[in-house]
Amino acid sequence: MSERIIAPRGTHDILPDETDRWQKLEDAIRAVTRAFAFREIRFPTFEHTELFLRGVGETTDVVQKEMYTFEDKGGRSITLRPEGTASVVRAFVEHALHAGALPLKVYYIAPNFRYEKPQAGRLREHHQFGVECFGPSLPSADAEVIALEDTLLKTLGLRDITLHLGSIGCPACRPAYLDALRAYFATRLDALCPTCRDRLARNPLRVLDCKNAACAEAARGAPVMLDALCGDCESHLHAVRGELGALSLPYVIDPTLVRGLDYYTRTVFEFTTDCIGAQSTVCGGGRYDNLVAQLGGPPTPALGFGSGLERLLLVMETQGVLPPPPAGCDLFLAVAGDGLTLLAAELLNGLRRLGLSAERDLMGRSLKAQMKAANRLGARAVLVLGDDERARGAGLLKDMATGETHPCALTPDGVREAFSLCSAAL
RNA sequence: GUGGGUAUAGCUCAGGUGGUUAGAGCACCAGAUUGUGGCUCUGGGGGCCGUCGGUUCAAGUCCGAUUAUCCACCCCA
Repeated sequence: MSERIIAPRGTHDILPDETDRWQKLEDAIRAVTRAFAFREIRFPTFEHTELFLRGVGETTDVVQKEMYTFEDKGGRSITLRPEGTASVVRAFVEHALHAGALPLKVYYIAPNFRYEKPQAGRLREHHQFGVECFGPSLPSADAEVIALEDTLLKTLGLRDITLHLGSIGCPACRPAYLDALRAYFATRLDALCPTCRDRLARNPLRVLDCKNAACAEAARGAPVMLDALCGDCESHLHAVRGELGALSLPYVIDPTLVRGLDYYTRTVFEFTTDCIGAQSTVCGGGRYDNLVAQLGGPPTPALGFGSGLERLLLVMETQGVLPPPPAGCDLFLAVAGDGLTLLAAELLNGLRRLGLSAERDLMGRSLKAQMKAANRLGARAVLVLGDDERARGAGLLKDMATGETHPCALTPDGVREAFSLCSAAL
C-alpha cells in the first residue's frame, strides 16, 4: 500500500455524519437573513493580493504573516481570501452597485484562508457567515446588523454569549487620540513587554488589552478612546446604544475593544463566549465608512460583520443544541432471490419518482443482512421482493417501528399506499 | 512565530521498572434449523505500535530528531 496523504494542516473534512448540523446552521442563517432582508452575494475564492494590502491594511497581522499568497502562471500575485469584507467591497465598487438603490444589504457564507497555527477554534481554512450593508450612516444600521447576529444566536438556541460594544472613532478624532496614547506610553516604555513596545508604533490600541500584568498596570490611567470621541462619533455611539436598549439587547461597553483589521471606523463589536476555549470570538464586526473610497469607489458609509461557523458549531456542541441524528430513508427494498434485480430496479425507480426516499441493497447481502442494513439506515419500512411476491404481484410492507405488515401491490402506487399506513409515515 | 501535552485497530483507550505470536470496548462482517431488523450469544477480518535514527543480546516501552495532532501565547471568526 502506498503512503497515505492526509488533509493539509489546519483544514478539516466535513463528513456525512456532520453535514446535518452544518445544514441546520445554514438554514438558520438563510432564515434570519431573509427576515432582515439581506440578499446573498457570492465572490471568488482568490483575489489580487493588492486588494487585501489596500483593504485590510498592510500593517495588520493578517496581511503581514497570515496570507496564502502565490504567483499564478500569468505572473499575477494572487491571494486566497483571508476575510470576506474586502471582496464584497471590491465587487460593490467594480459593479458600481452604489449607482443602484441603497442601502445594499448582502450576506455570504464562504471559506476564508489564513496561515495560522491551528488551535481550538482556529483553523487555516474556516467558514464564515458575514453580512455587509452599504449606504447608511445612520446608527440604526449598526443596531440592525447587531440585532441580526443576535437573532441568529437565539434562533440556534445558544446562551451565554456576550455582546461587546465600542467605538474606535473616525479620522476626525482618532489620530489625536493615538498621539495622546503614544505620548502616554512613551513615558512608560520600560514597563511594557517587548511585544507591546513593538505594538506601540503600529497599533497602540492593542497595548490597552495586553494580558501581561505589567502592561495592564502601565495601561491603568491611559487615555481612553471613548473619552476622546468627537461630537459626531459620540452621538453616533449614543444612538446605537439607544436602539440596542430599545431592542432589550444586552451589551457591555468595552473601551479596549480593538479590531485587527485596519478598515474599521466608529462602531466596533464582538460576540464572545467562554465555553469554546481561548478563541472566544464568535462574531466580530463594525463600521468601515472609508473603505469603499479607499478601494476606488465613491465615499459610501458601510458596515458589517463576520461570524465563524466552526466556532458557532463548537458552541452548539458544548451547549447541546445540535440537531438529532438525520432521519433515515422512507423505504428499503430487500431483494430475496436471483433474477429479481431488474424488477427491483424498476420498482425502486418508480418509488423514487413518487418522491419517496428509497434504497436497496447494493452489497449483495443476504436477506437477513439486508434487514439489518435497513434497520441501521433508519428505514421506516421494508418491502421484501422475492419469487413469491413476483408470482402473486403483491407483497407485505413491513413497518419497522411496529413490526406490523401491510399488504400491497408491487407497483409504485401500491407500495406508496401501503407506506402511508405505516406509523412512522408523516 | 514562541511554549507545553500527546502519538498503539475505523473510533475511545489498556499495554508497572525493556523480554515469546500486541489487547479490550465500540464499530464492521458472518453465523445461532433453510425468506424478515433492533436484544442476546458465538466466531471473524482487520495494527510498518506516526516516521527516521540511536542505546541494548533484546525497544510499543529508553534517548534524539522529524512529522502530525491537541492546548495556550500571539492574532482572529
